[in-house]
Formats: sequence, structure tokens, C-alpha cells
Amino acid sequence: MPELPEVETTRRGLAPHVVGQTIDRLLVRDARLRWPVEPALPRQLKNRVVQALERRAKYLLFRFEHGTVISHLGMSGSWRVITDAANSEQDYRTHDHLALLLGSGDELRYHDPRRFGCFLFTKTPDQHPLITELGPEPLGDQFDGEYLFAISRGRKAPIKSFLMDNHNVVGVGNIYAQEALFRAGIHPLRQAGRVSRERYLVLAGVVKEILAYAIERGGTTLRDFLNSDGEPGYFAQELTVYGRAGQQCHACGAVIREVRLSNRTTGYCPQCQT
DNA sequence: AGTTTAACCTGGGTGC
DNA sequence: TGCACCCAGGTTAAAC
Repeated sequence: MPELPEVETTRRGLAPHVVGQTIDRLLVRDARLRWPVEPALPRQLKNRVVQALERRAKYLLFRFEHGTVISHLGMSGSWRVITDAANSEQDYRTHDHLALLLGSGDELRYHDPRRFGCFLFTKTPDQHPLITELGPEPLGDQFDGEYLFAISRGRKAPIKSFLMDNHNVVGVGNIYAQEALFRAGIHPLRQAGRVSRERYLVLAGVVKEILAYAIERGGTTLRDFLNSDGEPGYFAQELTVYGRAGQQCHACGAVIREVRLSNRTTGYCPQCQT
């Protein structure tokens, strides 16, 4: 369910419960995630203390003294904190694949119907291929319009694909890519190399705005997203083009259109976006 | 090397 | 009710 704001919201929700806690036990109820959970993992984590919970792109990083767990929510993953775990041990739901039993008595449960998520341990996270290939964080200083302009020269891929490519910038998923391009007035099919410096300055700005705003709101956007307290995010009334094909553009009244781009639905306003 | 496509999964919605 | 089909917030690996 997550785009970057939802992952960050998850991190902030989990951190107070897990940082500084000992892993009494890792319970693997179903190891068949994107990559199978290693059979050795429970004993690798047993009695280890979570030093920090960080985020890089859409990965959650559980930091231990001896290594890092790299975890992704995929399309449908979520974490839930159980504070009275002793009384609810039988209460595992379908697709609750992992449980972290903590020294505090709390329990963190990973739920993921589609099993596109992952939970991997590595001693050298800085050299892990999932991490080393990643572009800059969209909310960091490295990411701005000049940067986008510079790396896009000569690139023929559609701007939307370019923006969603983790090599260029991380954390911009299908919903926010559409919304950002609408706000920047850029047609999603325009070649990345044919977007001007001026428009990249606008685009980088709106990407930062939208993501920061969504984080502030506790991970808006997602229909069925529950934060780690089990509370829903706000499903944004603010969405302009995502899921609005056939409806009128809020800005100009034109009918929102839809195209298929690398197998993903892409809404845009044919009048506002060029 | 850049770009596109298929694949990994389950569940919910729609139309017959 | 049932069934076939399409769609979904992500990312990788393989194919052009």
C-alpha cells in the first residue's frame, strides 16, 4: 500500500515501540516473501537490540550492532503494533507473515497479502545491491531541478517513467508521479530529455511539496492505508488526476484522460499538461 | 546503456 | 452463486 509517505509514517509509528528493544523472538509464519526469509534469521536476531529504525527510499532499515534488516512493504505490506500480545497470540490474521516479539512484551506483526515485500538481513547494508543502486532522496538537498535537468539530457523515456525510476530519484510512485506532473503542467508522455530546465525546477519543487505534505498528514493518498496505530490516513480529496479519468479537471474543466505507461495507469489533463 | 516487458502474488470489483 | 477477467500503492530480471 505504500508510497514513500506511508513508509515514513510507518517508520515513525514503529520507532517508539521498537528502538532500544530486544528481539526475544522472530516468528516466521510464512517465509515466502519477495525473497524467502532466511531460515537462519530467527537465531541471527534473537536477543539482539534494535539500535535504530531508519528509512532509505521505501526500505525500512532495522539497525543492529551486527548488521541491518532491509525490509520493504511491496504493494500490500503493513506493520501493526500489538501492545497486549500475551492476550492475543491466537489472533493472527491471514497474511500475518512475521512477528517480532519484543522485550517490552509488545509485538510487531508484518502483514502482506501479495507477499511482494521483503525482510532481509545483511552485515554490510552499504554494499547491498538493493541500496547501492538507489538515487537521491527526494526530500534531500541532492535532489533539485538542476540535478533532474542534468541527468535527463538525451533521455528518451517518458518523463513519468524517468521520475519513477529509482536510479534517478527514489520514492516517487505511481500516484505521486501523476500528481506531481499535473502540478508541474508536464505531460506524462513527454520525453525526459525534452523537458526544460525551468520546468524541472518546478517539478522538483512540487515533488518535495507533495511528499512533505503527505508525510505531514500521516500518509494520505492510500485508500486502505492504516498507520501502525491502526488509524487510516486521509484519502486525499486533493488528488487531481489519479483515478479521475473521465472526470473534469479541477483547474480547467477539461476531461481527464488516461493512458497506460509501462503497465501502469496514468491520468493527466490534456489541457493543463503539455 | 537505455528502455520496455513480463513476472512475482492475492483480493476486490465488474460483467456475464 | 459462480466464473472469467481486469485492476491495484513496487521492483527486479530479462528481453529488445
